[in-house]
Amino acid sequence: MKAETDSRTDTRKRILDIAEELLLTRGYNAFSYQHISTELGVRNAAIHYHFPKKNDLGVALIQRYRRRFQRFIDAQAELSPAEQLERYFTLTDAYFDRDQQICPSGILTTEYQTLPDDMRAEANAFVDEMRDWAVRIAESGRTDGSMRFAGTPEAMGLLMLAALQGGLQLARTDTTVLATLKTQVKSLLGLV
Amino acid sequence: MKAETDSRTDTRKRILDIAEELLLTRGYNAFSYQHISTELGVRNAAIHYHFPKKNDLGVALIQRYRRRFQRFIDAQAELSPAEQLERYFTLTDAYFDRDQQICPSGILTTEYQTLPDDMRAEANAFVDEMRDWAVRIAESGRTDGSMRFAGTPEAMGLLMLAALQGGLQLARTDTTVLATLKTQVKSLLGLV
DNA sequence: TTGACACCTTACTAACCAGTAAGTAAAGTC
DNA sequence: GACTTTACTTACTGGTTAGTAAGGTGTCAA
Repeated sequence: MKAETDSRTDTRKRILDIAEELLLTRGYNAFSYQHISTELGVRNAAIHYHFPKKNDLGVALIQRYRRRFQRFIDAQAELSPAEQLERYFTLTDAYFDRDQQICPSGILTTEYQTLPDDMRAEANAFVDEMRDWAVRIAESGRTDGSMRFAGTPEAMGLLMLAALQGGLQLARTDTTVLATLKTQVKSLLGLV
Repeated sequence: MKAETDSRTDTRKRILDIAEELLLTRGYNAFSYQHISTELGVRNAAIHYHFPKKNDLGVALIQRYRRRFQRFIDAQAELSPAEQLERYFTLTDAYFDRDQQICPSGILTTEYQTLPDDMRAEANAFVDEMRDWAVRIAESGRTDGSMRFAGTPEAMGLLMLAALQGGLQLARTDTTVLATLKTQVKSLLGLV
């Protein structure tokens, strides 16, 4: 039964994996079903069988991403704010180390104007969730006294999100960017 | 002679203007020569006459941008660091108000992996110039005592650049983002 | 007045794109 | 053993892409 489920969803999952890699390196407009099918060793129409339209694939990608991010948050609910932030930095590094990928929210908001409506809606929800999470770190860090910073937690959380999103992009032109940004964010939070 | 120069460069300039609008709203991969030619009321090949390859147009766009940014910097060399920062905020707002455009460095670094080599080189130079400028503001602000912040001016300048780049993108999902970010950056610089 | 040049046009190519229709082989179901 | 479903394949369509070749027209200088 397990093997049955595996084989039933295997191709679909591999399509999503390859599409995700392509999305985070090349962007939504710069990858095609051909890229996926050749990489996967199947014909073009096989991809259309699993995801009839390209935006079906796009929406599925973001939804999977949102679920994964939710699990990422839940898994560290017990950690201190500083440790949660550190985990987020580790996640950010992992993106970059994997073929200089960038944050999904960065891709989606940059290509926003060209995305179909259903993908925009998913993108909005995803950005909201990431932002809420960043704000919660700043909030709880200030509450427990481990973080000290100027401005409101809402603004500080948003700034951290925006800086890391931009930072991952800028890191493609200079690999030292991320390390500098991480240190600076910690400085601004009074963590160093 | 002035009219002669005008007519000689008019179409070329209009192509660049339309292409710039398209680049900053849709991205490099999501606009075509067709978009430009229909907007301009000419045939496709007319664009190829002025810019034989698409990357010729791309390179010209970034080079024009670099020159403009240099003039922007030079024009306010005499202003205080805080006023220079304010001008940059104004510039950022102007992008967003114009069809929710985003920062050129945001487009170029997001699509970086799909750009031809000559465009990448120009993008690198452009990012360096923007970064240097942001760092100089932080440096001179600390030196003259008008700004007080944690960390080095290099890191603080980079953080401001990254945050505003990411912020312009995020603003597409929530129009209040930019105002919040501007306030927060000023808070972090001790300007409020 | 002639020739050169700038600035376009028409007409085209080859490649790629998303998407569809119809067929097929294998596996599971009744 | 017949039927259905799953997961593909082949073969195709219509549209878009960057890019080219060749021709036309007006301007300007000698």
